[in-house]
Amino acid sequence: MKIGELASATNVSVDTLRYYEKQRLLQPATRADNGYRSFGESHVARVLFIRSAQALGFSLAQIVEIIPRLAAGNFGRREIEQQLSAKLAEIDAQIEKLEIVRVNLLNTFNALTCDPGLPVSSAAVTLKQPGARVRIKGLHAK
Amino acid sequence: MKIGELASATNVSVDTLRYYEKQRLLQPATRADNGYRSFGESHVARVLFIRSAQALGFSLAQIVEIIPRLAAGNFGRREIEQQLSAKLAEIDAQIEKLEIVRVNLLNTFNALTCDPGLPVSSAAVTLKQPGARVRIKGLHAK
DNA sequence: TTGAAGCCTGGAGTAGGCTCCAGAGTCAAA
DNA sequence: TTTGACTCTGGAGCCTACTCCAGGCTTCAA
Repeated sequence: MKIGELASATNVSVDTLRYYEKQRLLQPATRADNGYRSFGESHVARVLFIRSAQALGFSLAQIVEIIPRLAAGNFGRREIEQQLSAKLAEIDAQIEKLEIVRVNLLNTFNALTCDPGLPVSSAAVTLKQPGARVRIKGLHAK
Repeated sequence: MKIGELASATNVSVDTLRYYEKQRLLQPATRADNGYRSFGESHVARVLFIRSAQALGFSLAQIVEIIPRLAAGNFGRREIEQQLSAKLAEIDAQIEKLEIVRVNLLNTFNALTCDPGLPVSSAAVTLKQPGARVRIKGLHAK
């Protein structure tokens, strides 16, 4: 099938498919005499897998690394499980961060509505920190 | 104080401070004869406010809009409250999305570990879509 | 035959928040 | 006087995942 058909079959734009090929997520398809790419069913599966993995929070760079392991079948399953649980931990960390933001937001909001005399700036300044690290370039260093 | 001192006082890099000025988050400081920027205590407060607002999930573009309202004191408080609760809704939406990802990840993982014969690709393909409601940890007071 | 639709390539642009660089001037201590 | 830390400006680069464009070729239906 041609790239437009693959696009329809997977609900992924033609531009994006070409982008995936450039990023080595998609094997370069064989070419017809006219230079058009020619895809098969395996490409549909591959594209759907990419989208699924994205939906699971994996970046394209990570997916590029996962794919050859997939191709190896059962071999590499343990690594894939590891990747999944690592990603799970990542997601959990993100959620936790957002929960902190949420609490801070609520506190700021409450401080504001409960005490109409409070300057807004001071209401916002005292926040829970998620272990903030800030790098200052070259200052007093050396 | 010079820009390096403001950087130390706020734990924000010199480059970032100059960037903030360029973005109009920071009033352009007065200049000494040598062309060096000169900042006061109000600039420390402003930078801390910017960082707090960022920690609450506001983008710099949003903060730029908030600042003049702040300067107006109580005037605009209602808008600021609106901004805060809008942001709260946004954060909640983000959390919900991540929790869907989390559930999908868990399901994929479980499918994989419970059925070692299952091809990895098929384990990943059936996912909850972002319309679905998932309740975890009972965190959302809606 | 004509025109629209689809395909090709290479490359630029987008958002957000910095981060780094070159090249040059300034300042304070040794 | 020299050294090194600090400051200045303008501009480029980074990251991710696309998206769009120009300019040109191919295919297909009317």
